[in-house]
Amino acid sequence: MKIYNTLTRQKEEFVPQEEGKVKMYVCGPTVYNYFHIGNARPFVVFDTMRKYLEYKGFKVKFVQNFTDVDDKIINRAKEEGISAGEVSEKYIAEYYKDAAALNVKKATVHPKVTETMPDIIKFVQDLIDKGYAYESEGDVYYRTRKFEGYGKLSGKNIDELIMGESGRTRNADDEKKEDPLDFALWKARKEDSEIAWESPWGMGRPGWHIECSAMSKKYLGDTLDIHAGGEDLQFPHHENEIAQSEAHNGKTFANYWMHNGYINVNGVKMSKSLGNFKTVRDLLEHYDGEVLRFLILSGQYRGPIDFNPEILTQSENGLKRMRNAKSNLKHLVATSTAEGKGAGCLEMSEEEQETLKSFDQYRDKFCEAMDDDLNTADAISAVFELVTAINTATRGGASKAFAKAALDILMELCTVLGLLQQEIEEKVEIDPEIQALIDERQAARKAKNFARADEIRDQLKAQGITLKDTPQGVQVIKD
RNA sequence: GGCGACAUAGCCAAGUGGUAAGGCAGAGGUCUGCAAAACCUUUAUUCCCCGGUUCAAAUCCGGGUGUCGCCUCCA
Repeated sequence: MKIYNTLTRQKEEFVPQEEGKVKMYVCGPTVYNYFHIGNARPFVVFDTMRKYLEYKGFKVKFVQNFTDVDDKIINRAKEEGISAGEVSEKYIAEYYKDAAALNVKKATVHPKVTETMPDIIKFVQDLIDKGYAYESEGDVYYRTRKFEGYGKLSGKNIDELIMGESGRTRNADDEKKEDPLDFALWKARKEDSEIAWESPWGMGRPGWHIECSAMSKKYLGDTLDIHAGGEDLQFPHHENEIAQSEAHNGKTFANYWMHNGYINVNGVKMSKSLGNFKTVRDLLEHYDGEVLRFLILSGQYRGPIDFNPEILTQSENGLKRMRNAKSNLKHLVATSTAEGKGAGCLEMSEEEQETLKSFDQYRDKFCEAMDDDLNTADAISAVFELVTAINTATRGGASKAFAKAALDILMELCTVLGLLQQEIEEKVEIDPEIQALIDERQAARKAKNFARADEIRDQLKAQGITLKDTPQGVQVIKD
């Protein structure tokens, strides 16, 4: 598999340190609010990366942190008159809800900053001991210039960072630093009420960047196979992580760096600070989580996505095509019960066996696309081609065995993408009242009493139950 | 000011040297009591513009134009 490595700006063959195993770290959310669709992109994209690697047989240790100590959390706590811990706990719980709706699997480990404090403090102390950091008025700063190669990820020239008209702005803390480029590893507590931990430098809390270095080291060791996140984290966050971790560990921090593109609104980046965002929570009121996932995966992960209502509708309709294929196959599996081979029967005909073999080409195309830097857009097109082939093959009915096999390959690919995971065909037939109506309608149709038949269909439709008359009998779909 | 990304049909979107995938929307047709679903046909002589290299360029090179991003919290 090839991965576009931000560090080298080119696609490289992916080779993990240890054969068959992948250590992957993805920067997680700061939990002070619901996450928006832009935040969701890396969760979905790298969850898909993980699923594909697992599909290929890798054992993936996937770590995604929660930043549960931060100015924004503290501010939020003040606003709501509750503790910082209560704010972060609440939004961690909300994260899991929305992530689940997007079919994002839980990480192997979801470390929290508050639970990694001893490791963070030791990490900072080690950097001081090695001469890469210094204490100043209870803060601790990293000596940016001391780390050779600072800027190698983002392509920044260290001397240009402080120059230029709209370049870096100085801030109040610069007074305490040896150099304006230095960044905080530890921040002294400003008010007694603030959440803080005891440290060799007094009460305080960690800086943002050090957390990821400490958490990734704790769970994945000195060198990661893949480190991923949104492209806005490239600088300074990931650059600083490299500086911290490589100075500390004396080893390469991550072999492959992956960054996803933004979700824009009217061409402008969606962000919390601009206020032009849609939370996943809000979108879920009108759209299924899989629609959002489909939307995110329908383009290559490094490119931008311009978010608007039209692409939501397009995603909804595209996903529906896949779902129809799935439910049609399930219906065939359920209704092909006759002895013998071919349509309506249990076993496959010779022709069906041949057709089934031809489906391998779609799996091949799918894998080829995913192997090429996780080209989910192309992978989805392979699924659509498979869908068309399946629909064509089963137009006049199919054997149970064939329908089952076709369903298996469709689900095999869709599961990697995290799509079609929700069961939309529930066992509504079991409800005797509804079954009675369906039976009555069939009788009415037979008697050519179409008015009554349509009346029943409309009535059930209003209850969220769709009836489709197929050559294999009535297909019942629940919304 | 420095660095970087992107530009393909009405819309979304693949395609990095060999003659424009796939999806949505639209049009026509088949099937159906009607629906639904599905199938077939159809929709870019052309890939932001101008040069160049080549037998051959959306793809490579040079120069423009436009949009956006990072350099400050941000996925």
